[in-house]
Amino acid sequence: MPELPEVETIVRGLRNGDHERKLLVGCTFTDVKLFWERTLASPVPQEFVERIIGQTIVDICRRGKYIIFHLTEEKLLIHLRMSGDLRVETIFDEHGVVRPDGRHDRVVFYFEDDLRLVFVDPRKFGRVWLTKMPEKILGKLGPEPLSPGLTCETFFDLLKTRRRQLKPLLMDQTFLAGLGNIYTDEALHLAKLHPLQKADKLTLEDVCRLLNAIRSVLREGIQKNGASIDWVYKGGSYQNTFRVYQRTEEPCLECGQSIKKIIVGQRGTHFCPGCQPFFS
DNA sequence: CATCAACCCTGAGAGC
DNA sequence: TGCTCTCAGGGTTGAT
Repeated sequence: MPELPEVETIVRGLRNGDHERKLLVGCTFTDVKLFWERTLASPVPQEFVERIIGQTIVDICRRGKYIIFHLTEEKLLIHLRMSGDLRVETIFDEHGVVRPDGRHDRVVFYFEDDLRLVFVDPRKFGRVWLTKMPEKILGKLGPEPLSPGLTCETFFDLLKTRRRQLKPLLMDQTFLAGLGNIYTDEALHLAKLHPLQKADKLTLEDVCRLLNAIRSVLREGIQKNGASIDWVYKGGSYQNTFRVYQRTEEPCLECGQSIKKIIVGQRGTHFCPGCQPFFS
């Protein structure tokens, strides 16, 4: 389940072209093969293909969990959702044979110079947009947690007007962009805050601790190339550092108490009752 | 504004 | 071995 660190890792890989020194930046789309139509959020398939062919990739960035391909005429947005991933490869293998399509390949973007970008997505939740107005989608997102512009004070102001529980609020992408289930649980534990705590009950000190914790787990996640769980996303090692996530009934590394799992906002939520007391 | 549930999907793991 | 069942999870949508 790619969250901010996993998406950031993928974007860095795409930008740096660690695939046989072939760079996507500068490549021009020559064709698109579509195996699962619903992967295209907009426009409709025919228009999508007609419009993207001939455009060149200028840059590749991230906003929240969205991957943004800056093209010459418009933007290509990709959201990996639960199980999406991107694969860059040559079209032909070392024997000069066209590589076979993978079972979970949903969209394949072809470029000149024997290169293709494959959107893989076993669970088919991922979505792709081609748009001239990316702000219509990205504009709804909350601030970037790692942006220096987000201070403890501004974060405190954002939280103090909300009466929601911390966990669902932090996972709300319109409130803060990039956190998912894993990093939210990890950040709340590091900040010693209960997932059911109401946002407006936090003191400025609590909020500073929370923001620092969020940044800490995200930075560590990025540094470890993200977390690999569920057979989906590969290559990361942050899963070896989990403090609470998927450690139900195991001892807390801080206090030794047994980690509990509850359901909050339809999401499995892991926390330590000892380190993260609820207060009112 | 907050909460909740359904929906979209498939692979994995459990139970039989 | 192979079947059926349940679960996980991000985000959207609609109801309360």
